[in-house]
Amino acid sequence: MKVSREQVALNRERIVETAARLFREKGYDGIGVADLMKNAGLTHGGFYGHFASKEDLLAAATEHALKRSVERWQGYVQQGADTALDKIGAGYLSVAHRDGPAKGCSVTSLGADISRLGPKARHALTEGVSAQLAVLEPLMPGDADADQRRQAVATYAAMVGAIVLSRAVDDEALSLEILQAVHASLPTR
Amino acid sequence: MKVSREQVALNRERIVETAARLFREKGYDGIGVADLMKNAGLTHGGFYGHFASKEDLLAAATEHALKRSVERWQGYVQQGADTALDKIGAGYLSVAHRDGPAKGCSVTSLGADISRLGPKARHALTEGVSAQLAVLEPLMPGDADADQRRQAVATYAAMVGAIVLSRAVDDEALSLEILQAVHASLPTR
DNA sequence: ATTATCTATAGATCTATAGATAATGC
DNA sequence: ATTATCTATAGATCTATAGATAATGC
Repeated sequence: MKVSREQVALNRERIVETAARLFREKGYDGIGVADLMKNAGLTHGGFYGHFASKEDLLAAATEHALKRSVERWQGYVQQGADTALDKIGAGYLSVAHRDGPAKGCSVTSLGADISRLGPKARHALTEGVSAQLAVLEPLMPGDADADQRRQAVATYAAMVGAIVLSRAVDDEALSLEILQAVHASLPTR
Repeated sequence: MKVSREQVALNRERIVETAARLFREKGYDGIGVADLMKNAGLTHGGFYGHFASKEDLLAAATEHALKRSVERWQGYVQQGADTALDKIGAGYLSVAHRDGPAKGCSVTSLGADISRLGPKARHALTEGVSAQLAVLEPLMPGDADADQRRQAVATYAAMVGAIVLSRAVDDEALSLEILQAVHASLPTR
């Protein structure tokens, strides 16, 4: 049952994509290796040919997911720096993002899990967060670089907190209020 | 091995306090019922006389933990409304809070877990968040109630996001920068 | 007599590994 | 011949329950 090298690479990619989706949706402990592999169209035992451990897969999945998020934001910037921050804020603070953690920001769905896990996943998350901040920074108002940086960090934190809160509360009106309040507080230039 | 009614109440309280600490520290799936009961000085089987399920315990633990947090903030307000927001912000955005999730805000440590779990824990969290916002609201600058409310929500979200991010990154300088940037962005009056 | 807690265990997970299988690629 | 994936399983969890035990409280 050996497959071609090309297929091996595709299988690995498929495992990572599946994990990126299901870890964000169900949490790190919410899905097992056997179930992940089944969702990727493979069997349980085959997993350990691709990764040494479930934690290593989380690191790869986190890197993958955050890379995609950064690319989306960079796409907005390429469409025009003037409107990029609006698009980033509207997308991040949308009901679709709140209700679709499987495709959303890994920090909001897996941040707490990753805080408690090994160094690989934490490092992947850190690289992703740094890249997100690097996209936000030049979009911030103000002349001084230090001000822009501080605003970018504060803005990102507010957006992360808004999604965590809006998902956790069971009151739809409060949930929407949280998204709107943070949206209204975003900097404009 | 029956114990007095008084002792039953004390035992239950002890289970809740232990759970509030260990769930925040290790996550909902990071500690089992048997281990929780051992930490509370009881045996595994005794648990189901106090709670119908592990999820019900999470709801009780979340209610307990957030009640304590609200009381701390209310204490600051009683010491003087002028300095309360400073104290709340300095405490919440401290390295001690970042490094001590076991005693910290449940939203940052358990928010994502609770989003995926049953209605009881979500409701306990919602009540706690609403109470925290009610404390923050009158401390916000501005005359109009609506402005104060919006600022309170945005401020709380930024603080939540700051702790989630500062715990998840593996770069101490970035972690401190996040805490400081959000601290600097807090409203003053 | 009632009941809170205990010991013991059922039944269902989970991660990781061992060894078999069969197709690729030298 | 090599190796990616397969089946099968070891060993360690986990939540929840059953039934025994022994102290409280009517």
